[in-house]
Amino acid sequence: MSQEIKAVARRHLATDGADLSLRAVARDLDIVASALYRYFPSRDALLTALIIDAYDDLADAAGAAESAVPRDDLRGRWLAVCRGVRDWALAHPAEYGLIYGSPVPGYAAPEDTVEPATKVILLLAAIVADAAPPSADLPSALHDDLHRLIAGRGSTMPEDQLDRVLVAWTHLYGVLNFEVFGRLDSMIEARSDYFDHHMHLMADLAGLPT
Amino acid sequence: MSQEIKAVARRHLATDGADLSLRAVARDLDIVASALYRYFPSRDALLTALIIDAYDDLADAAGAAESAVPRDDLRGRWLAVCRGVRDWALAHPAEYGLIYGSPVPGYAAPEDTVEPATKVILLLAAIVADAAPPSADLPSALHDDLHRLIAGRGSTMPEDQLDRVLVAWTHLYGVLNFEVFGRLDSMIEARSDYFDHHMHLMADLAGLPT
DNA sequence: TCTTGTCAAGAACAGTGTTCTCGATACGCA
DNA sequence: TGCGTATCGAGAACACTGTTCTTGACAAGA
Repeated sequence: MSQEIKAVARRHLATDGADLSLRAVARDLDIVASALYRYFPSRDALLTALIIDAYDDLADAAGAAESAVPRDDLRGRWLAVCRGVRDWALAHPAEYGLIYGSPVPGYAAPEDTVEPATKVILLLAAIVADAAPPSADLPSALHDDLHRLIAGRGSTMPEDQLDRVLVAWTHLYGVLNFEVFGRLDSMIEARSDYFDHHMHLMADLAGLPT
Repeated sequence: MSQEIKAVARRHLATDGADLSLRAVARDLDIVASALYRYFPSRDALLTALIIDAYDDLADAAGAAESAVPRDDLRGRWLAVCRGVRDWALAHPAEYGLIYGSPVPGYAAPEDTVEPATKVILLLAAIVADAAPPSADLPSALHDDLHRLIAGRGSTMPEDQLDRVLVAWTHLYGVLNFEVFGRLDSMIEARSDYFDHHMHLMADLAGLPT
């Protein structure tokens, strides 16, 4: 039943936009609004559930796209992940907005949402780990942050490499925010080319062989 | 009076978050909600006015920061613009979210908002215009888009150069979205260093001398 | 003095999230 | 079989929201 509620809520997100109405969802289920509170303690809780699902769904899509590419084709895997994220985002713009847009007012993302949010980063990191690390001169405070992140995961990745992963990760969602939220609208027509071009640039920056 | 309404609305945005209540604004003005409709035909119209003001305010802040740097210090001007944008965003997170977050549901940005939105891009482009253009192999469809944009403004900037401006512009708001919306929270402590590092990288990409 | 325009108030409508009480149904156990 | 209990949904209520429309007060100009 919780699954059914989430499914209808997702449908409403897709059609009506990001302002999810509990009463509308309930109407579609031939249910009164208060009955929803048997399954979700509040509207925020329902949104949180949708957010977690979206993160997982997104990571799955990216992972599936990558797994179709030979493991030694590093740049191919890189592009597959990026395009997988983009395809998912364009196919589910409202859910994308939910997780990568401005936070919903009065809604504080609970702890459950941070782990699924990192999955795409890990995907990118795993690809870069097999390439030659670029050498950059990082500010020492930033170096410490990166070191802490790496140590916290028991990894052995060089700081410079994680740095480039974060740069690419930032850029990936930078492009997608602009595209999904319509800021490229009367500006760039060749959206796929634009996106690929940016992601190639990031692959270069991360030291992936061409 | 319209100015007063906007001022109170801005204050509400800053404290209560992005869900602006007309009735609450009216209460603060010792006015009944319907009286606001003398000055703004709808809630969306008020939001639009706030959005335009925010764009202008942001561009002014960035421009002011840049003008304090000698004009031949290209990288200095570049960093000044980027930091100016960041400082403004961190000082006005709700207004930043209004203009660079997910679009408000049911709200379509009117035509009036596209011109002020390009001001920061022009600031960056003016700096890069004085540097040596990098040469990239752009996809031809993207080349056409860039050519159209340049011709539409009567400019003579090489396509490769505008390309790098757009890359940097994308990255700038990519980093800021993550920082302002809290996605860096238990991840990067040295936010300023992190930001500067990213913007230096973009300056490199744009061919600015060190 | 009469008219016109500007402003705000107030009621009304349809919608929202949330809480509470109440009744119905079904399950396990003596 | 009968009883107690737990689960579920209905429905009313509360405090909100944006928006529209009517009404009335006030001031300026002819």
